[in-house]
Amino acid sequence: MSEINNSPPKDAVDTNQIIEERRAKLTKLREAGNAFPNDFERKDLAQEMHDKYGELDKERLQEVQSSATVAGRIMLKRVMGKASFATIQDMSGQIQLYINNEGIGEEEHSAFKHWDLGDIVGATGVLFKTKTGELSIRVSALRLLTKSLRPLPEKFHGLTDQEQRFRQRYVDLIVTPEARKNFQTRSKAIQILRTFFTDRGYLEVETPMMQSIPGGATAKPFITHHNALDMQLYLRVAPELYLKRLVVGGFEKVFEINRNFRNEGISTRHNPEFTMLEFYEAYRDYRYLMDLTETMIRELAEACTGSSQITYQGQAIDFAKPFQRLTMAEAINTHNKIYTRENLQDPEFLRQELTKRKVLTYPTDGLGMLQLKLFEDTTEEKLIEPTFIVAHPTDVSPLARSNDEQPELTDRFELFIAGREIANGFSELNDPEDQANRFKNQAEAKAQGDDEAMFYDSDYIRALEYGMPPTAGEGIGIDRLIMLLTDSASIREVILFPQMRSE
RNA sequence: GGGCGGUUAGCUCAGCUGGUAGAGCAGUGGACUUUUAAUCCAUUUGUCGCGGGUUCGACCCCCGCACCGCCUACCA
Repeated sequence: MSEINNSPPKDAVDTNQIIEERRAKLTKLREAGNAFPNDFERKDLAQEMHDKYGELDKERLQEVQSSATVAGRIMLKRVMGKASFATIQDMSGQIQLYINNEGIGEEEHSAFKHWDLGDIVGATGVLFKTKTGELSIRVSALRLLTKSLRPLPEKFHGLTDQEQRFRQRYVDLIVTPEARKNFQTRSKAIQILRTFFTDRGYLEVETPMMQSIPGGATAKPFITHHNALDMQLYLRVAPELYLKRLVVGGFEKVFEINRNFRNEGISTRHNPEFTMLEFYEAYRDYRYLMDLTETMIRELAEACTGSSQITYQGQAIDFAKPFQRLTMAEAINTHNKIYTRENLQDPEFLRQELTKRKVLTYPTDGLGMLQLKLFEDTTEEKLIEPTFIVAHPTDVSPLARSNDEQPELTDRFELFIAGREIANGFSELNDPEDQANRFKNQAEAKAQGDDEAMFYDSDYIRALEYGMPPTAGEGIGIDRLIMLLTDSASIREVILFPQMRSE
């Protein structure tokens, strides 16, 4: 199981007639000279040509005689005797080449006719418009830059096999425009978030991914081993405790966008490694974070989709209007009228309801915990429009500050959009003695078999003992946010190389 | 982890209560000097996911396994 197959594949295992034929063509190219030239200088991008010349009419284009030097992969090819068309694709888009004997000579044109879809070419020529008005390049020089040995997926249907799309993302990116677009949106979104924080005076930092004590979230970690130190290490489940150490150190506004690793299930919403944004700001509280989060998500949606109203899987979501803020009891009541203000405050009633709904409860569960369980079972998935849920039980929030009036609750919120948790933030617990007790409770739970419970982190306590200013902190699951912005049903649509079983 | 579905040519897909496979695209040859998934003529390609079983005979029925997808559980 754990053995890595490091031997090269056996010959002729993965080949077919098409590949054989292309190999033969490559062999001829090698014989004729350098089959993999490196001296072609691309000067223009397809999209830039459309932007610059797409609006000009045929006659105007004829007058200006603008030339272009482009390169890209042949996606479509239409050969008609003495003239041919090819559609090539580069990082910006596609443009059509018009190739004929007058432009490059009969010999070169004949050679082109044997090139294949997927081959990478470079071309120079003059821009013109065809009789149907498509901007094209009348090619005067054409070179084959890289021979492609494997046939591309069918030109019209593309790649529909999900497995292959994810395993061979490089092919998916060649033939699936939506896939390219999703990852371009992802890149843009992360760039915007980065600017959002740096513009506000936050310092971007990187904290350990390999930790001797994994902390900051209740989750099962991956375990690894460092040979030279002969030491067990965990891949981090969250950066939280390190970021707060930095707040202790005087970096009063910090953020990190990086990977977390959780050794749990894989699904359309879970990948073992996922990207998390966490940010901390001293002298703020959780209410401030809610305001900040609203602004952030609103701006992000506008910048990425052009509108603060989006559609996710057929559901309309409006980021323009103020996000709702509800306690769990209020949210349950709003979406389930059988639960009232009165009976939601009755632990015995809640216990009975949960038993009826086949949700496991423990005798130690207090009112807050019972409300949380009922909330998760009845209400979470109904929170389509952005909704902040506030005041989580202290039991399930070991790093959050207790509420001054109701110490069994915390100054915490979770943001739900489209029925999913998108953000989690709170006023940080900066009382070292309270935190030490919370860790003790977690460690006891772990000893009793809860493998998601936290470890006791005595260095973190030591840091708090130096004094951490009152601070608010938040984490946002970036992949899920990108799913919303790209209307993706699966997290695999927004992670370039999602985790798969080995082939 | 549990349930359901899928796996047939490089790709997209057909395949009849069981008689060992087809189409389109791609490829190859030919026609065609403004095509748009170009078109027209001809033509090649398969461990039918893997391993067992039933049967005279299995892509098809049965059992097991692998991988994928969807739902579900844990979670972000």
